[in-house]
Amino acid sequence: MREDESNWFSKWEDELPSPEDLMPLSQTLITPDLAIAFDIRTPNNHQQQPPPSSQPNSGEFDSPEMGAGADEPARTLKRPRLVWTPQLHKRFVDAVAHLGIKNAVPKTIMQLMSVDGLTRENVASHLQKYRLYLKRMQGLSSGSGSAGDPATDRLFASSPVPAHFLHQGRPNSDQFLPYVPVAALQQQQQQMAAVAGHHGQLQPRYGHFGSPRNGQFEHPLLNRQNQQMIHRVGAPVHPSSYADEFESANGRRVLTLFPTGDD
DNA sequence: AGCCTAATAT
DNA sequence: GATATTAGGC
Repeated sequence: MREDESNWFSKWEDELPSPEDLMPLSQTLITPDLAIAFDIRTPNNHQQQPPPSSQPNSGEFDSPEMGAGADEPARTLKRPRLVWTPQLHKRFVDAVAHLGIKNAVPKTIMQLMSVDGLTRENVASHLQKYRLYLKRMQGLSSGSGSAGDPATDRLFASSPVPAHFLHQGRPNSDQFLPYVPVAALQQQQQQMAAVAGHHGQLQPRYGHFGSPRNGQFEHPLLNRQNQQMIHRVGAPVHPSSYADEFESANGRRVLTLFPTGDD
Protein backbone atom coordinates (compact mmCIF):
# COMPACT_ATOMS: atom_id res chain seq x y z
CA MET A 1 0.00 0.00 0.00
CA ARG A 2 2.55 2.48 1.04
CA GLU A 3 5.56 1.52 -0.86
CA ASP A 4 7.81 4.09 -2.32
CA GLU A 5 6.66 7.28 -0.86
CA SER A 6 10.10 8.65 -0.64
CA ASN A 7 10.11 9.85 -4.22
CA TRP A 8 7.15 12.04 -4.59
CA PHE A 9 7.08 12.83 -0.99
CA SER A 10 9.46 15.73 -0.99
CA LYS A 11 7.69 17.39 -3.88
CA TRP A 12 4.43 16.97 -2.20
CA GLU A 13 5.84 18.27 0.96
CA ASP A 14 6.80 21.55 -0.62
CA GLU A 15 3.27 22.36 -1.46
CA LEU A 16 1.88 21.71 1.91
CA PRO A 17 -0.13 24.50 3.40
CA SER A 18 1.50 26.42 6.12
CA PRO A 19 0.70 25.51 9.66
CA GLU A 20 -1.31 28.67 9.95
CA ASP A 21 -3.50 27.58 7.14
CA LEU A 22 -4.22 24.41 8.94
CA MET A 23 -4.64 25.82 12.34
CA PRO A 24 -8.25 26.86 12.17
CA LEU A 25 -9.13 23.32 11.40
CA SER A 26 -7.00 21.91 14.14
CA GLN A 27 -8.53 24.18 16.59
CA THR A 28 -11.92 22.84 15.91
CA LEU A 29 -10.58 19.42 16.60
CA ILE A 30 -9.22 20.24 19.97
CA THR A 31 -11.53 21.38 22.62
CA PRO A 32 -10.45 24.34 24.66
CA ASP A 33 -10.53 22.20 27.71
CA LEU A 34 -8.21 19.69 26.28
CA ALA A 35 -5.93 22.31 24.92
CA ILE A 36 -5.60 23.83 28.31
CA ALA A 37 -5.38 20.60 30.16
CA PHE A 38 -2.59 19.36 28.01
CA ASP A 39 -0.95 22.61 27.29
CA ILE A 40 -1.27 22.46 23.59
CA ARG A 41 0.02 25.43 21.71
CA THR A 42 -1.89 26.23 18.67
CA PRO A 43 0.68 27.47 16.22
CA ASN A 44 2.90 25.02 14.43
CA ASN A 45 3.82 21.82 15.99
CA HIS A 46 1.89 18.91 14.66
CA GLN A 47 1.94 16.69 17.62
CA GLN A 48 -1.21 16.59 19.54
CA GLN A 49 -2.37 15.03 22.66
CA PRO A 50 -4.57 12.13 23.38
CA PRO A 51 -7.76 12.59 25.19
CA PRO A 52 -7.28 9.93 27.71
CA SER A 53 -10.41 10.43 29.60
CA SER A 54 -14.01 10.88 29.07
CA GLN A 55 -15.72 13.23 31.40
CA PRO A 56 -15.58 13.88 35.05
CA ASN A 57 -19.00 12.50 35.41
CA SER A 58 -19.78 12.41 39.00
CA GLY A 59 -21.03 8.99 39.67
CA GLU A 60 -22.41 7.94 36.41
CA PHE A 61 -20.98 6.73 33.25
CA ASP A 62 -20.18 8.59 30.19
CA SER A 63 -22.72 8.98 27.56
CA PRO A 64 -21.76 6.63 24.83
CA GLU A 65 -22.45 8.38 21.65
CA MET A 66 -20.83 11.35 20.17
CA GLY A 67 -24.03 13.12 19.56
CA ALA A 68 -22.91 16.22 21.28
CA GLY A 69 -20.99 17.15 18.22
CA ALA A 70 -19.09 19.90 19.86
CA ASP A 71 -16.22 17.80 20.92
CA GLU A 72 -14.83 14.51 20.00
CA PRO A 73 -11.35 14.94 18.75
CA ALA A 74 -10.66 11.64 20.34
CA ARG A 75 -10.98 9.64 17.23
CA THR A 76 -8.94 11.93 15.14
CA LEU A 77 -5.94 12.37 17.30
CA LYS A 78 -3.35 9.77 17.57
CA ARG A 79 -2.62 8.54 20.98
CA PRO A 80 0.82 8.05 22.31
CA ARG A 81 1.80 4.49 22.58
CA LEU A 82 0.79 2.79 25.71
CA VAL A 83 3.30 1.50 28.15
CA TRP A 84 2.32 -1.69 29.83
CA THR A 85 3.58 -1.29 33.32
CA PRO A 86 3.55 -4.30 35.59
CA GLN A 87 0.63 -2.77 37.40
CA LEU A 88 -1.34 -2.33 34.29
CA HIS A 89 -0.48 -5.79 33.18
CA LYS A 90 -1.61 -7.15 36.47
CA ARG A 91 -4.94 -5.54 35.97
CA PHE A 92 -5.08 -7.15 32.65
CA VAL A 93 -4.34 -10.56 34.07
CA ASP A 94 -6.89 -10.11 36.81
CA ALA A 95 -9.48 -9.12 34.32
CA VAL A 96 -8.80 -12.15 32.20
CA ALA A 97 -8.91 -14.37 35.23
CA HIS A 98 -12.19 -12.99 36.35
CA LEU A 99 -13.81 -13.14 33.02
CA GLY A 100 -12.73 -16.64 32.37
CA ILE A 101 -10.76 -17.43 29.35
CA LYS A 102 -13.83 -17.97 27.38
CA ASN A 103 -15.08 -14.48 27.76
CA ALA A 104 -11.77 -12.84 27.80
CA VAL A 105 -11.77 -11.02 24.55
CA PRO A 106 -10.43 -7.57 23.97
CA LYS A 107 -13.61 -5.68 24.41
CA THR A 108 -14.70 -7.26 27.62
CA ILE A 109 -11.25 -7.17 29.04
CA MET A 110 -11.01 -3.53 28.24
CA GLN A 111 -14.30 -2.86 29.92
CA LEU A 112 -13.50 -4.76 33.00
CA MET A 113 -10.18 -3.10 33.38
CA SER A 114 -11.86 0.22 33.14
CA VAL A 115 -8.73 2.12 32.76
CA ASP A 116 -9.52 5.14 30.83
CA GLY A 117 -7.55 5.93 27.83
CA LEU A 118 -7.20 2.26 27.23
CA THR A 119 -8.50 1.19 23.87
CA ARG A 120 -9.66 -2.09 22.53
CA GLU A 121 -6.70 -2.11 20.21
CA ASN A 122 -4.33 -1.72 23.09
CA VAL A 123 -5.83 -4.70 24.75
CA ALA A 124 -6.04 -6.75 21.61
CA SER A 125 -2.43 -6.21 20.86
CA HIS A 126 -1.38 -7.05 24.35
CA LEU A 127 -3.65 -10.04 24.47
CA GLN A 128 -2.16 -11.38 21.32
CA LYS A 129 1.27 -11.31 22.77
CA TYR A 130 0.13 -12.65 26.07
CA ARG A 131 -1.44 -15.63 24.41
CA LEU A 132 1.74 -16.39 22.60
CA TYR A 133 3.50 -16.19 25.88
CA LEU A 134 1.08 -18.61 27.48
CA LYS A 135 1.46 -20.96 24.58
CA ARG A 136 5.18 -21.01 24.98
CA MET A 137 4.76 -21.62 28.65
CA GLN A 138 2.63 -24.62 27.98
CA GLY A 139 5.26 -26.36 26.07
CA LEU A 140 8.00 -25.95 28.55
CA SER A 141 6.05 -26.20 31.72
CA SER A 142 7.35 -29.56 32.80
CA GLY A 143 10.81 -30.09 34.11
CA SER A 144 12.89 -27.13 34.93
CA GLY A 145 11.61 -24.00 36.41
CA SER A 146 11.76 -21.16 34.01
CA ALA A 147 10.48 -21.44 30.60
CA GLY A 148 11.91 -19.13 28.04
CA ASP A 149 14.08 -16.19 28.44
CA PRO A 150 13.08 -13.86 31.18
CA ALA A 151 14.64 -11.07 29.28
CA THR A 152 12.01 -11.33 26.66
CA ASP A 153 9.12 -11.73 28.98
CA ARG A 154 9.91 -9.85 32.07
CA LEU A 155 6.67 -8.03 31.86
CA PHE A 156 4.61 -11.15 31.63
CA ALA A 157 6.65 -12.79 34.28
CA SER A 158 5.89 -9.93 36.58
CA SER A 159 2.41 -11.15 37.19
CA PRO A 160 1.75 -14.71 38.18
CA VAL A 161 -0.16 -16.60 35.61
CA PRO A 162 -3.25 -18.16 37.10
CA ALA A 163 -2.93 -21.86 36.81
CA HIS A 164 -6.00 -22.45 34.77
CA PHE A 165 -4.61 -20.31 32.01
CA LEU A 166 -2.12 -22.97 31.33
CA HIS A 167 -4.02 -26.01 30.42
CA GLN A 168 -7.20 -25.23 28.88
CA GLY A 169 -7.93 -25.65 25.30
CA ARG A 170 -10.46 -28.19 24.45
CA PRO A 171 -14.10 -27.46 24.93
CA ASN A 172 -14.62 -31.00 25.95
CA SER A 173 -14.29 -31.17 29.65
CA ASP A 174 -13.72 -27.83 31.06
CA GLN A 175 -15.72 -27.96 34.16
CA PHE A 176 -13.54 -29.68 36.60
CA LEU A 177 -10.77 -27.25 36.85
CA PRO A 178 -9.33 -27.23 40.31
CA TYR A 179 -10.09 -24.37 42.51
CA VAL A 180 -7.57 -21.73 42.02
CA PRO A 181 -6.98 -19.29 44.77
CA VAL A 182 -6.21 -16.44 42.53
CA ALA A 183 -5.92 -14.12 45.40
CA ALA A 184 -6.05 -10.69 44.04
CA LEU A 185 -4.72 -9.34 47.24
CA GLN A 186 -1.19 -8.34 47.61
CA GLN A 187 0.50 -5.80 45.59
CA GLN A 188 1.42 -2.53 46.94
CA GLN A 189 0.63 0.85 45.82
CA GLN A 190 3.81 1.32 44.08
CA GLN A 191 3.89 3.63 41.25
CA MET A 192 6.16 4.32 38.42
CA ALA A 193 8.02 1.22 37.78
CA ALA A 194 8.35 1.46 34.12
CA VAL A 195 9.89 4.75 33.53
CA ALA A 196 13.36 5.61 34.39
CA GLY A 197 13.92 9.21 35.03
CA HIS A 198 10.69 10.89 35.69
CA HIS A 199 7.24 10.96 36.92
CA GLY A 200 5.19 8.35 35.35
CA GLN A 201 2.40 7.72 37.68
CA LEU A 202 -1.07 7.84 36.65
CA GLN A 203 -4.34 7.16 38.13
CA PRO A 204 -6.57 5.12 36.01
CA ARG A 205 -10.12 5.21 36.64
CA TYR A 206 -11.91 3.77 39.47
CA GLY A 207 -12.60 0.19 39.70
CA HIS A 208 -12.05 -3.06 41.29
CA PHE A 209 -13.49 -6.36 40.69
CA GLY A 210 -16.66 -7.36 42.29
CA SER A 211 -16.63 -11.00 43.03
CA PRO A 212 -13.47 -12.96 43.20
CA ARG A 213 -14.59 -15.64 40.90
CA ASN A 214 -12.25 -17.63 38.92
CA GLY A 215 -11.69 -18.28 35.33
CA GLN A 216 -13.74 -21.34 34.88
CA PHE A 217 -17.01 -19.73 35.45
CA GLU A 218 -19.14 -18.01 32.97
CA HIS A 219 -21.54 -15.33 33.75
CA PRO A 220 -24.81 -16.51 32.42
CA LEU A 221 -26.46 -13.23 32.77
CA LEU A 222 -23.85 -10.62 32.94
CA ASN A 223 -23.47 -10.83 29.30
CA ARG A 224 -25.51 -8.54 27.26
CA GLN A 225 -26.97 -5.86 29.39
CA ASN A 226 -25.74 -2.51 28.39
CA GLN A 227 -22.53 -2.19 26.65
CA GLN A 228 -21.14 0.21 29.12
CA MET A 229 -22.85 -1.04 32.15
CA ILE A 230 -20.28 -3.50 33.16
CA HIS A 231 -20.07 -3.40 36.83
CA ARG A 232 -17.32 -1.39 38.23
CA VAL A 233 -17.02 -1.82 41.85
CA GLY A 234 -14.82 -0.12 44.25
CA ALA A 235 -13.44 3.25 44.77
CA PRO A 236 -15.67 5.77 43.21
CA VAL A 237 -14.70 8.62 41.12
CA HIS A 238 -11.55 10.30 41.18
CA PRO A 239 -12.28 13.76 40.00
CA SER A 240 -9.87 13.55 37.22
CA SER A 241 -7.99 10.59 36.12
CA TYR A 242 -4.63 11.27 34.77
CA ALA A 243 -2.72 9.82 32.04
CA ASP A 244 0.75 11.00 31.87
CA GLU A 245 2.58 11.48 28.73
CA PHE A 246 6.18 12.18 28.13
CA GLU A 247 8.92 11.52 25.75
CA SER A 248 11.04 8.50 25.94
CA ALA A 249 14.63 8.33 24.90
CA ASN A 250 13.69 7.86 21.37
CA GLY A 251 11.53 10.88 21.14
CA ARG A 252 8.53 8.69 20.98
CA ARG A 253 5.66 9.63 23.10
CA VAL A 254 4.31 7.23 25.53
CA LEU A 255 1.30 7.06 27.70
CA THR A 256 1.41 5.58 31.12
CA LEU A 257 -1.89 4.65 32.53
CA PHE A 258 -2.38 3.58 36.00
CA PRO A 259 -4.30 0.66 37.17
CA THR A 260 -6.42 1.05 40.12
CA GLY A 261 -4.63 2.56 43.01
CA ASP A 262 -6.43 0.38 45.41
CA ASP A 263 -5.60 -3.12 44.64
C1' DA B 1 -19.39 -5.93 14.47
C1' DG B 2 -15.69 -8.31 16.84
C1' DC B 3 -12.36 -11.69 17.12
C1' DC B 4 -8.11 -14.18 15.67
C1' DT B 5 -3.54 -14.78 13.65
C1' DA B 6 0.32 -13.44 11.19
C1' DA B 7 2.89 -10.00 9.12
C1' DT B 8 4.65 -5.66 9.00
C1' DA B 9 5.33 -0.83 10.40
C1' DT B 10 6.81 2.72 13.73
C1' DG C 1 12.40 -4.17 21.34
C1' DA C 2 7.76 -3.10 22.53
C1' DT C 3 3.59 -1.63 20.80
C1' DA C 4 0.54 -0.33 16.75
C1' DT C 5 -1.53 -1.15 12.58
C1' DT C 6 -3.01 -3.79 8.79
C1' DA C 7 -4.56 -7.72 6.18
C1' DG C 8 -7.38 -11.52 5.58
C1' DG C 9 -10.24 -15.04 7.29
C1' DC C 10 -14.11 -16.40 10.33
